[in-house]
Amino acid sequence: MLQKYADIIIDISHEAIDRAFQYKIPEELINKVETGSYVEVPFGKGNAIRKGYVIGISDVPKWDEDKIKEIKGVPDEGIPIEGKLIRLAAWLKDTYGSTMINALKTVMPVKERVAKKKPQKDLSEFKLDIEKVVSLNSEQTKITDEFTENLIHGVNRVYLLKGVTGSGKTEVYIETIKQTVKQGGQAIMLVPEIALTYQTVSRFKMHFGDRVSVINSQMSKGERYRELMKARNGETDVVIGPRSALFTPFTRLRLIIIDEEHDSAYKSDNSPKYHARDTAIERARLEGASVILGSATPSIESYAMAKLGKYRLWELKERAGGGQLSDVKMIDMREELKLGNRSIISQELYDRMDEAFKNGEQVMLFINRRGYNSCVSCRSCGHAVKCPKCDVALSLHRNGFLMCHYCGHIERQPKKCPECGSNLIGGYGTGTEKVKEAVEKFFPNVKTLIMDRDTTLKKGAHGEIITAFSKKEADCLVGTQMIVKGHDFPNVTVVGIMLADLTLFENDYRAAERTFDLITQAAGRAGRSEKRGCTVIQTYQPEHYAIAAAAEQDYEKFFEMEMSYRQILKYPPVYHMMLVLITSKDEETVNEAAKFTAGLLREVMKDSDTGSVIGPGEAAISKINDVYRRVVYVKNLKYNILVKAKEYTEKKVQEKYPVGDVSLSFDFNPVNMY
DNA sequence: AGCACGCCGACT
DNA sequence: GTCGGCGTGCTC
Repeated sequence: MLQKYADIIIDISHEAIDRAFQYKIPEELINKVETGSYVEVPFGKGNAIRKGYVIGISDVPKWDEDKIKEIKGVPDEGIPIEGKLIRLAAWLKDTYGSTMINALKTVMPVKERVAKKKPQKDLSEFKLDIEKVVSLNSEQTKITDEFTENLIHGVNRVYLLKGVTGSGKTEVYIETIKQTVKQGGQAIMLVPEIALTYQTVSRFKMHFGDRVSVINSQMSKGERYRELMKARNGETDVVIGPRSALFTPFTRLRLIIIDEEHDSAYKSDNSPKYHARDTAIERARLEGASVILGSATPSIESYAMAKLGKYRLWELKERAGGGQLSDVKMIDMREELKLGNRSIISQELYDRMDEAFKNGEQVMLFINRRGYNSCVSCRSCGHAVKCPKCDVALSLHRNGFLMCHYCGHIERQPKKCPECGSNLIGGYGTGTEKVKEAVEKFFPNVKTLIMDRDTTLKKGAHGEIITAFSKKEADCLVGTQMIVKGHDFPNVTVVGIMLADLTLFENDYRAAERTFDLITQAAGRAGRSEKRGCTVIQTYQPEHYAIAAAAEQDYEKFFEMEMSYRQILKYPPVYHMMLVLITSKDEETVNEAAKFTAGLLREVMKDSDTGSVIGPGEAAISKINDVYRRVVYVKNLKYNILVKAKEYTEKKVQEKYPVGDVSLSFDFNPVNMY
């Protein structure tokens, strides 16, 4: 019988011990020890018996044979939760091609020095709305009844809850969680960080009291660990938090909710580059739990799964509070120009705003500034001031300095164009500020607030702006993406989308989807109470299917168009896609390595006639901090073919290029192009 | 983290 | 002479 060895992570949460130790598996335990097993091993000088988790099994001793100790036993306490999380880590490693240690680090709660107790933020200082007596309407009741029925019978499913803004998804979340808790289960609810507002938190606190814990990214590791231990010890039933809260070590997990499931924040940007949606489904499978994905504009991926019958589709078509969907007007800005209106506010939008202000109502103006950052350029020769180390334009900051967002390079704003010497050089002006100026010009008595990356840099600024606007300290709120997410302002009756097509210019196959989502979400901000709202969409491309469908508030139509486009161009979810990023400090090396990588990939993929290899090409930002970046895209119908291609390519490239010279990184079904 | 080893001062 | 202080370093 061949001697087997197990790689074991000892159950001591300390950096220095956070690595695998190899132990012999005695013959009598060979059937009981597997990846994820919880085992007892002698550890350290005194051979004290400690518990640990098996993370892998091999035939090869990595150490002096007789220095390897034996596993002492497998306690039959069953696999504790951490064992399941290790399996989830193993799945992360296999699915996203990361190292095991990185996968484990994302999954396992890491204990750090116990944090000094920070005074808990007191929720009572925020006025809690007296919750309307929770009574579900018939649509909501049908859904929650079906959930409860399945829950009681142990039927676990993935549900896609599609409901327009204001249709009462939150009530469904609360009710399904209540039922889950009633059955002795526990629930995790993921929200995009930005949507973790006091409004949401206070509603959950009201229903679940101190049995709910909230995790956010501003918490210290110690605070987070304490919350996670409370969850493991059964002191809480519900955890609300961002992506990472998915790994809360509940032992009776029965439900995972992902709110705003289409949000790209659910994709991790460091290794393992996992998607919380797919990872939640895998965790639910391991634990015997259900998943509810909620959105007004489901991701193309999820809706396609629902259409295939793999996810159960639930729809909420009515607005729960009785409010109506806003009246949507689309304005062709080319026509405005022909009519002699050169301002960024169309006649229609002006009229609507004027009426709203006269009635004492509020207005939200949304400008999508992505890719349009406040750069400095020369109006004479067109030269834009770039970072000397990165291939990006420098951003203008308020203090008059130019800064690079990728490497932190700072320089003074030039008085003259470094190319042509012209003094007609200056900031493009940020989108939001231009809009504010225009509003103030037309409506001198109106108070306007700006909410964008610049005005929310300071901690807490985000909440302050929201609070000020909801207290009607301002009449008009101008902002970027962040204003469209989840805030409920009942007095807003007019929403203007200043330049709906800006997101379409992104070099990304998801550009149309993102545009549709943003317009739909922005439109959902108007008229959330009894007053009927109005949304004005200003665009230069009214005929584009994403904009046209959004104006008609027709998700189905958009989905059909988008799916056929993804089919033709072999994009997800029809095909799977793997992105390979090749980086090096030397431009020649990076080009050569990228060519070599693409060659390897073409070679592995040649037997598979269902996909394609694209590249190599320059990354959208071809240099960051003096490191050159090249990309190769690989598409295939089968996900695991891509994973195999990754393993092969990685190995071959590592053999050819010494570590440090060239580095490769892989991203499966990326949400952002590189 | 936790345990042993180790090289110093106070004690039976 | 030796008991024990905790400083240092390692753990398959």
